[in-house]
Amino acid sequence: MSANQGARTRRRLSTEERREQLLAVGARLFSESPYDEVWIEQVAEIAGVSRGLLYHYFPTKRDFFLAVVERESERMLRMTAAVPGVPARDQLTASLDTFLEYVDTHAHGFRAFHRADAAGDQAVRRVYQRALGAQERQILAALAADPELGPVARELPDLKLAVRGWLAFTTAVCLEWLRGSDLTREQVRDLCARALLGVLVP
Amino acid sequence: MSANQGARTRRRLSTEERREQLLAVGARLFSESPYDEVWIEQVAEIAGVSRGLLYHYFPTKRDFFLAVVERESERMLRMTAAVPGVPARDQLTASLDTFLEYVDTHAHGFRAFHRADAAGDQAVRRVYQRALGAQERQILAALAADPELGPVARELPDLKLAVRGWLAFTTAVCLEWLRGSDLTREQVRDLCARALLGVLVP
DNA sequence: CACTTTACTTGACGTGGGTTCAACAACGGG
DNA sequence: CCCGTTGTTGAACCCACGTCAAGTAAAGTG
Repeated sequence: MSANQGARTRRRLSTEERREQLLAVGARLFSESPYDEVWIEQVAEIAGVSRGLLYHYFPTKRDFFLAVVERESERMLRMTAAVPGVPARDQLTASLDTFLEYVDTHAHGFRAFHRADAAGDQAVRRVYQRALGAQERQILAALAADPELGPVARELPDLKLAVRGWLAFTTAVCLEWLRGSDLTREQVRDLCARALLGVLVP
Repeated sequence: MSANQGARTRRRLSTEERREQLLAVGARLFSESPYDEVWIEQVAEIAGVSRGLLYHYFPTKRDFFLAVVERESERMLRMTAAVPGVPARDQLTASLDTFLEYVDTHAHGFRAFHRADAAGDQAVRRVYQRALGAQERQILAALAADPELGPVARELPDLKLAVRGWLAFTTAVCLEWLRGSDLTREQVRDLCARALLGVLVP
């Protein structure tokens, strides 16, 4: 009946391991269903623990969701940290490859993370926006450092907004990609690269 | 205490009027707070009716949210219906003007509508995706009909995905615009136009 | 093998927002 | 003016969230 019947006896994990496990289950569920259709009890059952334990690790359901979003934003930023000192045009392709690698291997987390955009309260949105802001700055820095694109980009009256829009473009394309449209990773990568260059270089 | 104390006696509206009023209140609230932070009771109080009446018009809270999203998607499609027979480059500017006019005058509805993306269940998402699909087809048709852009667009391996991505771009920029970034409507319009042409024409 | 520590369970309970339903009252036709 | 229709109410019900105290058992420690 409960999910931990595989191990007849109760298993005892370290605080870190357990926390990690719960967040992983949360990422999966929040990637599949909207916030209010995910029950704390369901999370506990799948994790093979009692409901009480979840409240031991996370004070409220919102805190749990926030922790899932935060964890995934950190993972994303970590996995896509900029490799410095490369010309932007090549770096763009490489960065997108890295990013798509992340999206592909952590599809659940990626989807759960982007639920924070429209389903989150103020605290959740703050974490979400902070992560997007970091990505934004990373891209802006790479653009500014490039001898070819730097001058062009500086002429745009609202470069920041353009980059934010492009992030939305990329996110939407990736979510659609994950939903099972039969595209190769290269097609997605090229489409996104083309989009960014298109906005910057007319 | 309750919101209808202005009119001492209870007012009885026609089914259509009441429904419309409730949906308008819903659009405002759902534009300001995530789904689960909007209370049915709050909607009823603002509308000056009892909680029970809401459940007379809409079976569940989800159905209510769905109706809000549906109403706004219809309005959006109606207000931005394509003016046929114009060259795409000019039509793009004109269409974006129309669209931004809609976004500006119905900011609440627009925001509420886009909450469906991440906060909706299956039924809500279906309505949401149907509206996006209609917008998509509208754009694709306009592109295909244009003598200049048509041939270029046909060469893209995944034109539909590109358009969908661009819609996400435009949406993100508009939402940021509404949030109070000090941009003129012309700047937003030009940025979005530039983005679409940039993806299509390399 | 005791013994300590602490991850973890159990079950009962309060709270609050979603949902239901029988009764009420405002309007329109006769 | 009465009466049927129907917009509307108020209170009760349900259920997931969240709390808590007391206890159980798995790992480390001597």
